[in-house]
Amino acid sequence: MQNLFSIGDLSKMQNISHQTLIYYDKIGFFCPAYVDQTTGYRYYSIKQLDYLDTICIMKKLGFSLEEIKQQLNSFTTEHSFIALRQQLSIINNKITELEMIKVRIQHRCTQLEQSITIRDNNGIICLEEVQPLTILIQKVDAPNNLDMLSIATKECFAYAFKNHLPIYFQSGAIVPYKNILQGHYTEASYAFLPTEKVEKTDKIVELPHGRCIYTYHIGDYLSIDKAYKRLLNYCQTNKIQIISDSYELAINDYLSTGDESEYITKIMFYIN
Amino acid sequence: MQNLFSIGDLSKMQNISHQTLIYYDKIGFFCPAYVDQTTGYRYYSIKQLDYLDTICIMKKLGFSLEEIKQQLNSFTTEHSFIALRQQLSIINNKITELEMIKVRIQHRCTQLEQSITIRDNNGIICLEEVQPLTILIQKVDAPNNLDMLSIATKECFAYAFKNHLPIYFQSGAIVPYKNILQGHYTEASYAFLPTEKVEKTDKIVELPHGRCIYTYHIGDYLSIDKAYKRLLNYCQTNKIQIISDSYELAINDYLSTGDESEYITKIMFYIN
DNA sequence: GACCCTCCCCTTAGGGGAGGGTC
DNA sequence: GACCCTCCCCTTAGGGGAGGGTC
Repeated sequence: MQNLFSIGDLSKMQNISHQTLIYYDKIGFFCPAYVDQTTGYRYYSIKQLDYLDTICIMKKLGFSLEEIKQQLNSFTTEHSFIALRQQLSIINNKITELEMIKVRIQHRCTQLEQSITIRDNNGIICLEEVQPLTILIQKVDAPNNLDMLSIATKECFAYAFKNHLPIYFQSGAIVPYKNILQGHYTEASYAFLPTEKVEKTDKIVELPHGRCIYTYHIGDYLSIDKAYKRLLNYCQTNKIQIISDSYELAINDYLSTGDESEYITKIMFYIN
Repeated sequence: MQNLFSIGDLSKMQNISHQTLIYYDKIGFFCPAYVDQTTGYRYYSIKQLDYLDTICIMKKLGFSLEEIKQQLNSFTTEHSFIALRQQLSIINNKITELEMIKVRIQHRCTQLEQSITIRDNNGIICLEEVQPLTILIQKVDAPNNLDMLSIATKECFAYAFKNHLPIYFQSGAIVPYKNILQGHYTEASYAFLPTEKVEKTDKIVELPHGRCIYTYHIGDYLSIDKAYKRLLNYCQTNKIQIISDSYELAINDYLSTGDESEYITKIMFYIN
């Protein structure tokens, strides 16, 4: 028809689907200029092309149909400018959020890659100069068993989520040196989560720069005594003096595998 | 209860809502360890904390419930690593897409800001050294009136969307110089859309580097003759020789306002 | 009194049909 | 034969109740 387009014409012309146009009609968002009352066929006028174009482009810019509807209701240059500005800030926030997730995923990937190397160097003991590390800590309640450690870890996560702290989804535990000397290898005093550098509070502290010795425990957490004995033995033999509690860091744990034999825990002490 | 948590306990501990836990139970995704058969009360065991934690963290990393379910079904370090790698590439794509939208919005914002300046300098004529500009073009069919121009413009957009071309959501038209000399100011030969620099094809060409003269037309398109007369007059008076067709660029159009008196069109010729 | 339960309706933006007329 | 129509069900991940029991 002269200057009238069927739904198929329009969908081809604007590269959108029939369903979309039917949907827009149904919700009264963008209706055909003319509908044949007997057949129900939809016909769009040429003047509607610009309007549909505007809609399509606003959608590409990330506006919802509701937002587009409102913009088109009071459609001036000034309002468009304001809406675009707002949209820009929303997009920027989304990008920031995704960048954050990206760093988290990369961190976990690095951990998992590392865990393969560790498995191949079973039993290795190393000395290292460590950089400061910011951590979120949570006291473990009595009787300081694994259940209580688990709860404290969950409290860390919940606290971090609630306060939008930049944690790395990796958990750790602090086990007092005296507990270890007494053979209570799994009696942690604190659960902790490494975070990006943020302002310190009573829950956020910094592990200092310093010299450390560390090893890895491979397997379920209850058999971690083997790694401790190996490490303490090494220190005794080589006259290395431990000057801190034990910092345990989950390299591979329940967050990445259901098989406890794949668990890897890093055990680290500061030394003189 | 000893080692059992109510739905309220758990929701506080993990900072998620009751509804979420009820929903997870309903779809069989994460069900309570024990349900009181008479009251229907849900109770979760302490062992379930880790599992829920894993779920929450996977969600933070952007996995859907379905993806999480599948990961947990064959939950090994290796599978986790593969899933994380995939997720990383998905996140990267999303970021790229958002960056693209961001540039588009910024471009439109710049245009709209510019249009305020133009309104304040009504009738200004300028000379400029222009940089090359890549454009997507589409021939306007006979009778080369505004309806046909509109259709050609839509075809440009549809083509760009279909082929994921990096256009700027800004349209333009090429009007042959001879048409203008004959007073046929709105008889365009081509519609075009500026794009980012991409490989040239039969539809994608480049406007060259060169010296140009331009002015702006403010108001509805049909009265564009005024701006042309002003410009041609200026060229004659100042002995400036026009050596190209006219390149019209929409600075402000139906995409940003419903008020045609706010429309702004840039008119540009290459000169000797 | 605070906590928990089961319905039930609602949200975005359409996609994918089935079954039946129309150009 | 290609095109169009009207239902109708389906998708994500829950949110927000109402109305009624439970710790």
